[in-house]
Order: sequence, then structure tokens, then C-alpha cells
Amino acid sequence: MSRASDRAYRKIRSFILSGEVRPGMQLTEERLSEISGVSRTPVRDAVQRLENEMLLVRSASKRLSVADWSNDEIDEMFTLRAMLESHATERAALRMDADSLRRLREINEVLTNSVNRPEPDITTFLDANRQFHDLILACAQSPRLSKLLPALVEQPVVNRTANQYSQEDLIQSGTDHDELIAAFAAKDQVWAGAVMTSHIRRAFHSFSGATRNVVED
Amino acid sequence: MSRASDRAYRKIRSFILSGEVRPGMQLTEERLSEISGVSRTPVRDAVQRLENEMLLVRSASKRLSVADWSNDEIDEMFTLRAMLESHATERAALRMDADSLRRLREINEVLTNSVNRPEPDITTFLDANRQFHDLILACAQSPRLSKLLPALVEQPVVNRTANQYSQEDLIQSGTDHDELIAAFAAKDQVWAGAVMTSHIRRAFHSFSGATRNVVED
DNA sequence: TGGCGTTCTATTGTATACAATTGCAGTCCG
DNA sequence: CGGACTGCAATTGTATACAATAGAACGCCA
Repeated sequence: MSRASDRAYRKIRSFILSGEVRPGMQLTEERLSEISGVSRTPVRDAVQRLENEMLLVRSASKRLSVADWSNDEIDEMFTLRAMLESHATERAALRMDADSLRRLREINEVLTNSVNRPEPDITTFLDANRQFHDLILACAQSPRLSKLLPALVEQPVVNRTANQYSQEDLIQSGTDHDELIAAFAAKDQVWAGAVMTSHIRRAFHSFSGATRNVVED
Repeated sequence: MSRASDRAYRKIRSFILSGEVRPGMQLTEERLSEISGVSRTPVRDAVQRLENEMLLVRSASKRLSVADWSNDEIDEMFTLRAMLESHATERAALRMDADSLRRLREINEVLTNSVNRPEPDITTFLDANRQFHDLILACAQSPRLSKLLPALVEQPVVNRTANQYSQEDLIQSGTDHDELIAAFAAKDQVWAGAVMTSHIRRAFHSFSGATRNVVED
């Protein structure tokens, strides 16, 4: 979108993700306008986008608040993401060209290097990981999927997941990607889809295992 | 949303669906503002919603035009809808309560009556059909699904499908719904999900069969 | 005559002022 | 003392004016 509107979107988003505001907390448009440094008009555009991603919710009558996802909702996000991203992967397997395949290898090279060291570089890992999944989505050539999926790959969850990961988990991610690449090279959509499903499901359990049932510690 | 904004949304939507504008045709915000009788501010809200539903697209730099879906995109819509709505149905099967089940029966009673007559009442059928599917979605109790699915159940396609339907097809819809109700009563999520998949897939083939390959006529 | 640049116009983006709505608090009555 | 009503304050919704930007048309020069 436009500059001010985009700025507002990014500022508000990172404001929420930073954890400065607690889930459920109320936010006025004017407050968001101060935070992002633009007027309420572009703020409202940004807010509508964030509502679609369900980072913000309009509490029974028009008042804005920060979303507070239940465990069930987060489980559901992973489930839906696994379904849709596997489907995207299947489509991509049929449409993958040599250039994209090469690019995937390059990206995963970077990703693997970022974790195969004494102190894993999480930032580089996350960036490469995002590029990898984005490229697959692009290869799927489905405008609908490209619109729907991003709303399920919420950074808060992805980031928290990555931080929960042990180094072995991170290395396993690279291995999964290698297998995906092999499936793409073989143009085997079933294989590719299955690897993606298991890739995301593992992330899910790593996330919920580390997050939930803190009482048991 | 708000009154003017909602008004704009409905007016523009029906303007597009009426077929008065051809797909790919450009529309300015001002023009839409005239059509809907409100100022550009609420129009922009409505436009953003319609962009999410992909009824409108922003053509390489910000100019608006009516979406023009390829056959592949429509196929993809049906595929995604089948995936997500089956999933919703599976969830609903686990969460269905007696009241909702009764209500489903009532709705399907109306639906069945609307088609079991010499001249089927398509309007009533469509309305009951929508209520039926909406209630299942509500029973699934998944805010994400409730946000994602409507973007895949586009009225233009549903309506055109219904008009393509033969009377037997319409009656078959009611029968499918009966079977769904039976699966819900048995709390059998696998059964329910399978029936929904086949229900939507049939609609898909009825649609594409009647729409495509006109050259062969 | 064709390609390029420049101006002009159409369109979208932003700010601000104002209208409408909703929640809250204080008060009055039972 | 409780509950509902009324008026005020906070918040969201809408219109309008203006700014920025992208496209098109025109003319200039090679």
C-alpha cells in the first residue's frame, strides 16, 4: 500500500509483537496515530489489515483491542497452515522450474550454515526460512493461497517457535528442506506435500510442547 | 462495519455481481462513491474488503479493476473451499449440540420443500443453503475459519452453480444435507467431513461441466 | 517519422474538521 | 440502597479539501 499507510502497518504491528501491549488491551485509533506518526486515515487502513490477520480485534462495538489467541485457536492456525501450505507445496511440485529449484538450494544453504555452528544465528535462520517458504508459495501460482496463507503464518508464533527450537530442531528444519528439494526435483507432489505437512506439524508440537503445561515444570 | 461503509460494500458488490461491469474493467473510487452514494472515505473501507475477497484487484499501481478469475483460479477456489469446509465440518461434528442439530433439520426441511415442486424456488433454496452452511461454520467454533471461508464462498460462483443445477442436482443437495445431519447425530467427524467434501466437489463439477468447453456444444 | 521528454490531467493518498455513536458517571426516584 | 435515566466525554465514522503520484497526450528534436 501507500507509504504512510504502510508505515503505520509496520509500526503498529511491531508495537504489538514487541509485547509492549498486553493481549486484550484496548487501543484507540488516535493512540495508534501517535505511535505511527501519521493521521488516523492511513491508520484505519493499517488497522483493517491487522484485523484481517486477526492481530487486532474489534471488541463488541467498534473498539479496538489486541488479539488474545486461545490455545485452541493457535492449534487451529497450525492445522490450517499445514493443510494450506501442503496444498501449496503440491501445486509447486508440478510447477517448479529449474531456476526456482536452484534458488531454493541457495537459500537452504544459507539456512543450514546459520545453524551449523556453535551459536546458531536465529535471525539469519528466520529470514532464510521465510524466503524458502515464500518462494514455494510463489511457485504454487495461486493468488488465493498467496492471500490466505500469510494470515496463518503469524510472526509472533513463528518467532516464538524458533526460539523454542533446540539446535537439533533447527538442523532438522534444514534437512526437511533438503527433502522438499528432492521431492521437487523428482516432481513428486505427494512426497513434497507429505514432507511439508510433517515439517509444520513438528514445528507445532515443538511450539505447544515448550509453551503449554507450564504447571508441570 | 459502519452504516455508510456497509452500504457502499453491498452496493458495489451487487454492482459487480450484476454483471453491469465486465471483468477487468477499471473503476475509480469516485465512480464507486457515486454508485454507493457515500463519500470516498467509507468507499475505501468497502474497497479494501472487496480486495480481500478478490472481487476487486489493484492493478499495478493502485488503480482498481474488477477481478477476472481464470479457470485455474476458480478450480482452486473450489479445492480450497472443499478442504476448509470439510475441516470445519469435522470440527462441527465434535461440537454440535442438540439445538443446532434441530435447527439444521428445520433449515433443510425448508430447502427440500423449495426444490420438491414442479418449479423449484431457487431464491429460497440459495437462502436455506447459505443458512445451513453458515450454521455448520458457526458450530465449528473457529474464528480463523470463519474469517477465511467466506472469501472462498463467492456468491457469483455459488449463484451461477445453482442456476446450472438440474432439479435432480438440487434434490441431491438436500439429500447430502440429510446425510450430514445423520453424521452429526452420530458425532462421526470422518463421515461428516467426507460427505461435505463430496458435496462441494459435486457442485464443482456441475459448475465446470456446465460452464467450460462451450466450444464442444 | 519515431523516440523521448515535459506538461497536464486523472486518480489515489493524507490530513483535518465535524457528525454520530457509544460508554460512563452522576443523579434522581422508587 | 438499587436501578434506570440523562447528560457528558471519549471514540469511531464521514465528508471534504488538499497533496502526491502515476498516465496520457502533446510537442520537440534528431
